Amino acid sequence: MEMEPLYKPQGVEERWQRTWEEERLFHADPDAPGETYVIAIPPPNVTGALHMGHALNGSIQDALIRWHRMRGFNTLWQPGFDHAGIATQAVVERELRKEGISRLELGRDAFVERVWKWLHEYGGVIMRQFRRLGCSLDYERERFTMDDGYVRAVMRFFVHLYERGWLYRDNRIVNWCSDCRTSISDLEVEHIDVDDALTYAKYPLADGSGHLTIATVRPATILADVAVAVHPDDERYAAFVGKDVIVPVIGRHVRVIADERVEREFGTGALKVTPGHDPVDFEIGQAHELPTLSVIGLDGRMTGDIPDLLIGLTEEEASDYVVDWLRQEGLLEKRESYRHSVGHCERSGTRIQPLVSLQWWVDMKPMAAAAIDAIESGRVTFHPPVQNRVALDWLTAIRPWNVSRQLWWGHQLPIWYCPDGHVTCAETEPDACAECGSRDIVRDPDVLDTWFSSALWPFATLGWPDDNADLRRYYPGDVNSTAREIIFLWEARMVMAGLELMGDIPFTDVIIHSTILAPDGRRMSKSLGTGIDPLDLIAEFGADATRYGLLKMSSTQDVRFSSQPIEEGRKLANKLWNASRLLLLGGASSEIAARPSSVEERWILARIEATRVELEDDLAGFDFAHAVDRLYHLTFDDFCDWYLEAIKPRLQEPDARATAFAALERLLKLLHPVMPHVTEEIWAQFHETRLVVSPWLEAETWEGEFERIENAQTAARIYRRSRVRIKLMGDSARIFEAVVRPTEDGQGDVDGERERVRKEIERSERMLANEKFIANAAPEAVALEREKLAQYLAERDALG
RNA sequence: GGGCGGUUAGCUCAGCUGGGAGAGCACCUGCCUUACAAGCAGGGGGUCGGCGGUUCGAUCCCGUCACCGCCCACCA
Repeated sequence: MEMEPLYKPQGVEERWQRTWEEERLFHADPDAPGETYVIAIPPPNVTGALHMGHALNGSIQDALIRWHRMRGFNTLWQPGFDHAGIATQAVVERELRKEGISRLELGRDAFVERVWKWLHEYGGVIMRQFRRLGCSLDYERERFTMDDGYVRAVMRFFVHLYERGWLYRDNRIVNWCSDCRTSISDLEVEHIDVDDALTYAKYPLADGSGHLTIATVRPATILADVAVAVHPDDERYAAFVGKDVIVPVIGRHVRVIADERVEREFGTGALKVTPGHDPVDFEIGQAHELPTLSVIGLDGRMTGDIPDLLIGLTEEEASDYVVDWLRQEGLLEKRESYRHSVGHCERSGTRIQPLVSLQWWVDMKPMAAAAIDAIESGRVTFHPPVQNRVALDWLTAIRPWNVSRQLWWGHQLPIWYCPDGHVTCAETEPDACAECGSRDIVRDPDVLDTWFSSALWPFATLGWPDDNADLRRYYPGDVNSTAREIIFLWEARMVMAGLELMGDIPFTDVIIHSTILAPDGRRMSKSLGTGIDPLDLIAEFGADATRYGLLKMSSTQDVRFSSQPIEEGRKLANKLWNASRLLLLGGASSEIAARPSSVEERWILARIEATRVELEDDLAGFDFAHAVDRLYHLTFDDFCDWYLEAIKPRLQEPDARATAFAALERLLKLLHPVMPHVTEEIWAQFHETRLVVSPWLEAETWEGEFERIENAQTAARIYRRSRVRIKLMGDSARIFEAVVRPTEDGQGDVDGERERVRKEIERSERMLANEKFIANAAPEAVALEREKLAQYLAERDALG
């Protein structure tokens, strides 16, 4: 094959992706030997497309998987999709609206059918994009959370929790999204600062002896007030407790009660109690056995036992009405602007409507306790370690999980009701009510929170609840990698579900990777228009360069995106390509064997070996940014600039060639987990086998002469250039002397060097003259400083 | 409101347990022009956010302030 001077990844990368897959090199065989190494990909939304987070995480996971595959592990990287209940339903509903059809018109069965049709047509494109990135997922094992087998797993989990007594149905306040028309969990609520008006309203005492003023940001909910509460120790209101006040607009008489949940400093210190539309008020209402009234419906519009002219208004319109009414009646004390944090639906951006509704809940406490133990004992470790604390804090304060959703797309609850109100919970549809035997049973229409099924991902993808070879071989897995915001939604729940259902943790390590921000520091998001499409980067720079660049940006800190590291990756691929060209110009070596006969040959082999050790440390510690930096310098500085330049004149000698190819082979192996395509392409120039499944480097010892060669490296360059800038390192005085000899044209800046050395000597002598330093510093520190001074002095003498 | 993280060269970021401030890119200079639409060699550029403190010695430890960001959160 002709090797062009400029490496062009386009075409090469796609070809290798196809070849690897056709040759089934990514396929995990449970009967094959080797210790297992398993990563389950965070299942992307089936409707989604590759974004920067996917690309970064894919690069991380693939580097780990490829590295372990080469090390001889029986590796499985499990692919698949999440059905993404709310998101997918919203996408298809939007399609329908374009056709002028509503979901309700279509009916449930037809709608679900429609979703499947849509998915078959447009869903799952992201897996093609993961292929383009070079991800070595076992694509034959693609799973979907709505697969028949997976559905059985979800049903089993639900019934299991029900039988454990941890699953219950209750009328409680929920986060209602009037746009999505469903309840959502606390984790799906985003708190955003909002500018509101705080309305101070007078509630007249029923006995006419005065009034009491409350403050509210939601005047419309006054209509659902069932009490006014004050703090039991608040002397200002002690005389009011037990009396009745009249609720404005509707004239209801309600009691003034005392409750510790009231904050005395806020507003007037008197709280209107609206159990139907506020979480705190709901609790107060429960404690005082107050009724729960609702005046805002599921559609966000006014409803219930209120004046007719308010029915159907939006909350805002109703609030205006109430405020006007108060003003006219002289009951409006004042209004002031007020900024506070308000829950919004993460998906639709709609302001959350807290309302009381009958939902299914999971008591998470028992499972959380097991997960806490797993993390505290170190059986599961988050990286970076600070995230262990984050996970533990959440688990410790865990609250009941609202798992029912008022949607059609998802796993319908395996719950049936009979006319007598008995509940039957079963994995498959029962013939009759378990309690009374009635055959007149109706299934609960709700579906489960998407994350309920995601929690089972590490083992449901392997076939659970069935027992099989895959499950036995590949569970538990090893690593899971994801973004910060998924820690509670997914990671913690996988640990809990794994411990509960499988009796073991799903993985030992959780990588929480950085967030790549837009260049201006804002989040990358479609709606902000700040997103950068990884596929565009791949098209421009190649998948290898993109992977390299993303890993370079994968520090534990969030990082602003820059194409510069990706450009660097492109340069690295090109450099590697051309270094290989140099060797291959005379054809492949008939022999590939490390037979070093010179200092620089031993040196590069030793450098590669040293880098292998350091690189393994980096990868094992999930420090990918340092890993790729190391590879860059090994390739550029050591392999190309020094070693290849040094042996160039001898490249026709068989021994030198054999050694050079052996060194190149090693270099390609080290680079392969990060840049799989270009390395495989070069490898193919002198191998019949595949690099992707070739064995990783074994430990080897080369009689290195590190210091001498590295000094010589510097010295030789300087000598070539007739310059005098050199640092004295180790025992290389002879080389140093050779180098500082002034050159014929006198270009060397000997004076500058003298000045630099003089300053260092001054600093060093000052330190060593400091009695306190000698007395207090560690003996090694003092010894080190003495050594340095000796070197500086030697340099000064050499400079004359 | 609580917690966590950040502030280092023009840009994006490294700097492990305190002891001579680094990388890549950008910029400048020189060399080379048959491995490298480039490469090589070298250079300039930083009161390491501010102020205190601990220490013989602080980018690193402590306190405090400022700004930026993230997570959590039932003060209406």
